Amino acid sequence: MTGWHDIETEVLRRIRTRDWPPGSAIPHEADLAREFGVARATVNRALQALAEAGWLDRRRKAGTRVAAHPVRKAVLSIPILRAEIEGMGRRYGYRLIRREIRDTVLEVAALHLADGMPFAHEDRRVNLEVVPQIADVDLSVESANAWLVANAPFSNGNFAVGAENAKQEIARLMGVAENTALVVVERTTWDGASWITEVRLTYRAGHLITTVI
Amino acid sequence: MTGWHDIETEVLRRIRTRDWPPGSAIPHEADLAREFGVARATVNRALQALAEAGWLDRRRKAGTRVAAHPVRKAVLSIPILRAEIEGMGRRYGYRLIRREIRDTVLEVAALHLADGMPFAHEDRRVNLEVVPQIADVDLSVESANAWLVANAPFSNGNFAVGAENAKQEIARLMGVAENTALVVVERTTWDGASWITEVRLTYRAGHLITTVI
DNA sequence: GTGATTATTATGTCTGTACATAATATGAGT
DNA sequence: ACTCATATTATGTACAGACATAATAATCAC
Repeated sequence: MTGWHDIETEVLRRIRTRDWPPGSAIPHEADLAREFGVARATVNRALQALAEAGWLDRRRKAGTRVAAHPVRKAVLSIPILRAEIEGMGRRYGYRLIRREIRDTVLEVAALHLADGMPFAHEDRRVNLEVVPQIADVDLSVESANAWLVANAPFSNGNFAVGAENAKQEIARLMGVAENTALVVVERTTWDGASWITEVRLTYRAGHLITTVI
Repeated sequence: MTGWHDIETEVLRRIRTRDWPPGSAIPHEADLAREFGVARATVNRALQALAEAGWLDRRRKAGTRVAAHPVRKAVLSIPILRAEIEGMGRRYGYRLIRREIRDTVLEVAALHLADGMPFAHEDRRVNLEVVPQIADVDLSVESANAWLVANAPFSNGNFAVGAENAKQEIARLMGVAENTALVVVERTTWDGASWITEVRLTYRAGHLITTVI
């Protein structure tokens, strides 16, 4: 009846109700284990989960405290275009706008469509020194993203979210007025020391990302 | 020498190198435990972490598969204004713009400053039926956010990121041209069935949020 | 064949014990 | 007081064994 998820929930409740206010120390694992009538490992699992989510700060010997700034991390769902569009029950579409090879870089511009309407604009660069095979792929059929996901190994990446005024060309493609504020997501992917691809996704949506904390 | 973090790293490496491509099934826990020479619980801990991060999909009896869309979730650092600004080594400042009580709602507008320059604009509503005490707080000294973090219990919340063209008043306060694209973060906090506060934070920054995946 | 029942399997989780590790507290010696 | 070594403590993690649970596969009855 008492699993570690239950303990996680109960501890989170105490944090949220301010029974254990931000900055305060909470009882140590052995005490909580006694209180809940479980093994210490069970309490440990719950507290680790809360620490990873940013609710708790834990240090050996020093003990566990409620984080001073309660929500510092949240699990964010990054919209993957096709999955996001189909998840809304709409038909996904893809249109290649431009494909060009300059030096050892493949440059691609494309539109992602929802029910035939522009949903996001993609501006991508791919490093042909790392994935030369993509030069032979027909990108009007398969999106560069889909091909890379299925074929390109990578070691790490990062992303950033920002806002930008719609420039003339993008405004035309996206079907919005020039200078409209758009959400921009930039992602870069690496394999070891060399970059694989850089993407700029420009969304028409007013609200891009939501999550429950 | 072989802890669950090591196993997590190794499994992630195999996913990233496409030894285990997206959509494919990976060996079950008992096999991996044998391969790595550890107990099944250790493998389990590693795979659970990867599943929580969105790299793996796990189902009882069906087994574990590499997620088809590799990065669906990421841990996001939600910028807490004061912490973010001071973390950049800049001086944090706060200026109350407007404070008004309408019916049972406290409305607050404020500016958050970095080294004296406008950094973010805050537009907030607080439910006085839930936290009436905030009506007596001098919000020109302590920000509503700081007071609520320290004093208001809550049960859950959500947030959304979007973009918006700067309207006249905000453009003036933030020191940007009208219609400049700004990043907007909206957050709502609840305690059970009643909302506590709604915030709209408007950032001048081109890039608001970054994380490593 | 088809539908309902039963077996099997992989993950989910708990327990108790044990030891590792990091950080703090204590105390000895100067 | 100050420094350095030592003890203490809370978290981190491992292990083996056990049982729970969910989903699939196999089997049986009709």
